Amino acid sequence: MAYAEGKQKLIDAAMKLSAEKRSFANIGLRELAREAGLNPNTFYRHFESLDDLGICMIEDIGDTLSHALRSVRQEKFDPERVNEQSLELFFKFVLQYQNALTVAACERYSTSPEIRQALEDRLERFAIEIAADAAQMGALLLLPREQIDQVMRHVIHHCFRVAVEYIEHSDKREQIFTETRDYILMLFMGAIGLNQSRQETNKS
Amino acid sequence: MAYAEGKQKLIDAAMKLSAEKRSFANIGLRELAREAGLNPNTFYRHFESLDDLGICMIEDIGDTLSHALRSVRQEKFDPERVNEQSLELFFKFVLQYQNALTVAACERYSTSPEIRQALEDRLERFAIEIAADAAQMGALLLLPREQIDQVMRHVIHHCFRVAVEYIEHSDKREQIFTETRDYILMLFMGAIGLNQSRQETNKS
DNA sequence: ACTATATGCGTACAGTTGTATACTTTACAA
DNA sequence: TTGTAAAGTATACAACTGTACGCATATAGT
Repeated sequence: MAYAEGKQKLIDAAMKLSAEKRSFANIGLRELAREAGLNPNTFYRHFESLDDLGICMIEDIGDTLSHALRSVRQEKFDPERVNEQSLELFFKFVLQYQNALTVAACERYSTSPEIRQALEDRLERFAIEIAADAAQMGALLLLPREQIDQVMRHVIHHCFRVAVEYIEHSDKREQIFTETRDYILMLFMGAIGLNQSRQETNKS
Repeated sequence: MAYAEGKQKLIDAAMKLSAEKRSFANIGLRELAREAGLNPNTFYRHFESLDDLGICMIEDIGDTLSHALRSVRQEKFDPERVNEQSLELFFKFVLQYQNALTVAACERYSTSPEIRQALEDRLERFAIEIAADAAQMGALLLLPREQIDQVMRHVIHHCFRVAVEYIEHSDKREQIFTETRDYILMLFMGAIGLNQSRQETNKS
């Protein structure tokens, strides 16, 4: 039924403008409608408030990312290079969904608590999903699941943060890539180390 | 000469409002003057533009933090508990300068590139300063300096990020504290591990 | 064919914003 | 004490904002 064509237009416009300004909070309703090529009042047909649109936008982004994530999880990986390959896919996909990524990264410090919360919930779910995959990998079998989750939260936080830099500074992409790879390596080696040293103190 | 009393008032107002809204970008000049108890036009006596005020605010925050940091560095630490003690001081000081911390954390994704840059520069300097201290500590002597810097960048990023949560959710403070402590521990253990494994591959 | 609902547009209005111009007060140096 | 610069105020205006009301069109169900 060609449902809500205008609604999607408004969401897209919001994403574009938010990414440009790195802030959803100071976008006007009229500005939005202008970008979408619609009459300002049409906004009210689809959304109660700007916050309402914000939430919809976050959900839209979440769906995009989770769809992409699902396809990534079906890839076959060379066990020796999971980390590298996953990262390559991630950054490729960062460039593909620049606006979505930028908004997701920036709105974590958004003005609206609702938007922040919605985003935080999505990111948490991503972290858990990825952790579930990682938990099946050799070197990590000995780590308690909660610790893997925790590490993955850090990884997610980091990846989203550097995604914006990755998009903006095309000359630093290689550097960001290797630093991120090392960071993840460091985290996991550290997690294993921490875990071991704690088991030892428990025994003694 | 009681220099620029109004200027400081405006900066303070900006910090307060920015912290409340978690965004400096959508604060109006009039709103600012209202909060400061001044006539809107007075703004122009002190600042060229809102961006100009933004930069001044960041510098003000930087000075506050760097002053506090200096006093922290003069503390005596129990070598067994440096990490714990430093963190205690950090979080104590987070609560003391709530607005400054909140703004510093949020404006890293600010609309204005100038403000982002100014903030990034300050944080980088903090990371290096702290790294300089850390480099003199026993367990880290074997790490190359560049790697300590890198780890400290991660630490700073993390600390500023959780600072906002720490301020907002008083019920999660204990949790945030221990998670942050573990995070730092993980990072350093990981860094040492990574360093060792690389030295081995270099030899072979 | 008729009705109801969803979507969109045009006009209108009050409130706010940034900014320009001109005036007043304060502080201080000569 | 007078002159000058800094700091603050008052008024004014055009541009923009969110929002309310009414009307137009399209779509879908009966």
